[in-house]
Amino acid sequence: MVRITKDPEVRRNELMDAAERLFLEKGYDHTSASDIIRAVGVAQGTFYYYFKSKDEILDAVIDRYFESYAKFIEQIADDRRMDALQKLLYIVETLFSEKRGKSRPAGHRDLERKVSQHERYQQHIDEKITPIIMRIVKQGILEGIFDVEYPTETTELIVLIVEHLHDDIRLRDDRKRRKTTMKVAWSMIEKALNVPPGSIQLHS
Amino acid sequence: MVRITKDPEVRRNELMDAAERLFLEKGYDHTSASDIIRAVGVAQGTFYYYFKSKDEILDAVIDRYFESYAKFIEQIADDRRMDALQKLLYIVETLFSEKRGKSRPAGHRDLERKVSQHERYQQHIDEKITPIIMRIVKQGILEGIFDVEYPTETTELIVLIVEHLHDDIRLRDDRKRRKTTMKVAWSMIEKALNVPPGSIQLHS
Amino acid sequence: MVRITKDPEVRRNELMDAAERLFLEKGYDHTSASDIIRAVGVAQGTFYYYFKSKDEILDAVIDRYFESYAKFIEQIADDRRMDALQKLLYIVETLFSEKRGKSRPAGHRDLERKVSQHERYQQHIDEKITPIIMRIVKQGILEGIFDVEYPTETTELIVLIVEHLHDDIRLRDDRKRRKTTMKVAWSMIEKALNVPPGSIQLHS
Amino acid sequence: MVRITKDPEVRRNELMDAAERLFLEKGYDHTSASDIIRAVGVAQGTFYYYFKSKDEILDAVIDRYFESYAKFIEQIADDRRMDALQKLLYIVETLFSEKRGKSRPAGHRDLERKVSQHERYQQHIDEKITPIIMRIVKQGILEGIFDVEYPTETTELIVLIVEHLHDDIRLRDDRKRRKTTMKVAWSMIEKALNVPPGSIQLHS
DNA sequence: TATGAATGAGTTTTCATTCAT
DNA sequence: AATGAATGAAAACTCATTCAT
Repeated sequence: MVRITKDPEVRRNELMDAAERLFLEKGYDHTSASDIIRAVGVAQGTFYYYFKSKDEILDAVIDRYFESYAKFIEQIADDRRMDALQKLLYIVETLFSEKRGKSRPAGHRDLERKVSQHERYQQHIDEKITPIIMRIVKQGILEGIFDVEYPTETTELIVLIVEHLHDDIRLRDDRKRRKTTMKVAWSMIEKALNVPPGSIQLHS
Repeated sequence: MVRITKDPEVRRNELMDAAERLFLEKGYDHTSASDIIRAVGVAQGTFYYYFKSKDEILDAVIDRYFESYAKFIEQIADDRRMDALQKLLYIVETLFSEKRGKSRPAGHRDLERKVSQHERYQQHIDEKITPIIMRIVKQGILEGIFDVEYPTETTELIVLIVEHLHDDIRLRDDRKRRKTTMKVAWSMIEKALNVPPGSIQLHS
Repeated sequence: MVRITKDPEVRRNELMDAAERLFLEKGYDHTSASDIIRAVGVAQGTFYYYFKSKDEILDAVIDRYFESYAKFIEQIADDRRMDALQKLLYIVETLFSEKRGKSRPAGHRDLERKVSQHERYQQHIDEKITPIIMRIVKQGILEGIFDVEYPTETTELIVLIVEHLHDDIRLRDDRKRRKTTMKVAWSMIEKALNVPPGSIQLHS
Repeated sequence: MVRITKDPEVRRNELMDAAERLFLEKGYDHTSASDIIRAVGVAQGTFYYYFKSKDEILDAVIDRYFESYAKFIEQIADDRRMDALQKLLYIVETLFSEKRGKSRPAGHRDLERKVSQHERYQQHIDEKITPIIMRIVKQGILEGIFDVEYPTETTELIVLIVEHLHDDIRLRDDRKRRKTTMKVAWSMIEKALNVPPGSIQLHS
């Protein structure tokens, strides 16, 4: 009725925000375009003005997420003040912590799960996230901190653990369990990298 | 037209087989009741004679799967001829191997993924699979083979790794990579259990 | 609400009848599936139970029409009691007459026009109608009644005239004009076939 | 963004050109206002600044076409250097020829067909084209070249043949067939006008 | 004159489920 | 036990048109 015009960039993001939230809450298949539309409070046509289909907004949401996720990890990888071990620990602790600001993107593996679009999601992990972690692992090897026979597979396993724990554990654990789980997980990572145990302290 | 009567149990299983296959292929949400019906070649009504809803057949499929999965792991856990380490290795190797007979159930984490019913699935893992593995881990501790500070969390992590690798890796890896990945993963498990490395040999 | 089950053949034809009528009245594009559904008084799903799409029911309607049209012309072509000229005249007069029973199918070039599916329609004419007329023309040549240099093209032209007049004229002419037009058209056909003029009488 | 201002007349014609092309290609109903807008590269609003509705631009396109068509035929009708038979032959040959410059308007019966606006189109034929041909026929009668009992109906039939052949034949015929068809058609027209056969030669 | 974001009613289509036989 | 025609609510998507700038 009342026509509210906004900067297209803003509108587009409003729609993606609502879509992201709903996809995570109810899953992609159980979220209708109308749900998103209602949430934003625009007309049916407005949605399709910005996105050709429901599928397209999902793509956009996943892309946007990985862009910010990769950026976050990249910043750490590029940080001169930390050595490789510190970097990994920082990433792990951040992804495991409950409070995440915008700079610490929320776990979207839920999204993947609800979205039944695993391929696309895994591709992003493989192409955008794993290579950055690999850089850190290789840095650690060069620095002489890590001693790894199969860097590729080890990196992939670390990413796997972190990614899955990141979401899985959080779903079912209370805080104490989470802390213990993280301790154990971190210990596994240390051992995988052949780091002398206790060479770094978990915070809190 | 032609009315074909079968043993109800047979019919029921035919429907579940078709449903399982289709859910794995296309996902639960993208499989329609009619798809299942068409695959089996019965009438619409027949489906609803056996299952109250599409949801119910999913439950039945998951239950049936976990029943056979748990049974398989249980047999190993109960096997007197292996020690705890051998049991774990046997389970890991079986789940990672390509050829699985009926006694070696196929990975259904795909199903979970496509089914967007993670909760139900995870619950089965937590309630049926993890406890059995836990028994093995505790057996190992008693046998003095394992040295674990947090058995619960460690077991959960092992299950997590095995479960996810089981599917994830298989999707994207060639054989050689798979073998290396398994080697690395097994090595992580050994270290998590504080087993002296090389105390057991990976087959092949 | 009240569920009325009918012989599928009957239902299917009910839907096609309504579709045919509406397509002719308002045109294909201005007829919605819901219009057809409402006209028949069934549920939305019933339509799609019988036809996969609006496009498919159009196909079915055109096919059905041409089947009956071709059958009608074929009967005449096969009639032993008439010579070639009588047959042509009979066809022309029938198609031009206002009252047509079921054996004298109504002009559907309107449909084509409204349907913007000329290709499909023309194909039916070319493949089903023209060959039958061609048979009659050739019969006439053998009988020595017709004298035609280019039978193929002449037949096509006759079909063209008859087909178009059939619908075009009817739309805008009053009865007297129609009669005169038919007289003139028939005279053109006679001349095209080099029939001595007046060798046969137009009725009424 | 960049605002390009043009002579309104130019803009208007750009829009009509695009509309005409698209209507002929895909049909009126399957051409969206946005298609036209995109083709020209203007904003949504610009279209509606020039035309109140999609319907109105169709009217404009048809009118523009018939204006040029009628003008072309009128010039021939007014030409003092040809007798009536020459004029008709010239028109027929032009409409049948493949290459047409701007002075030889393209067949728009396709348009009608795709536009499902037969009434409007036929009205233009009846009001603008048929009368001019009628003038030529009457001229021929006065000149003593034609001998026609029912000039009105005969003229209408000639127009009908020419109009339909013009498009129909062209769609499906190869060149040789087209030539033969034209020969046969012209022969029918000659006979309809009772012109002694061979009193004029077809070119090429 | 021109822009382009926004509208919203309408359309096609899907599909889990029911029910008379 | 089994059939399959029928249901209807809801979903995805389209598009002519408007309007604030």
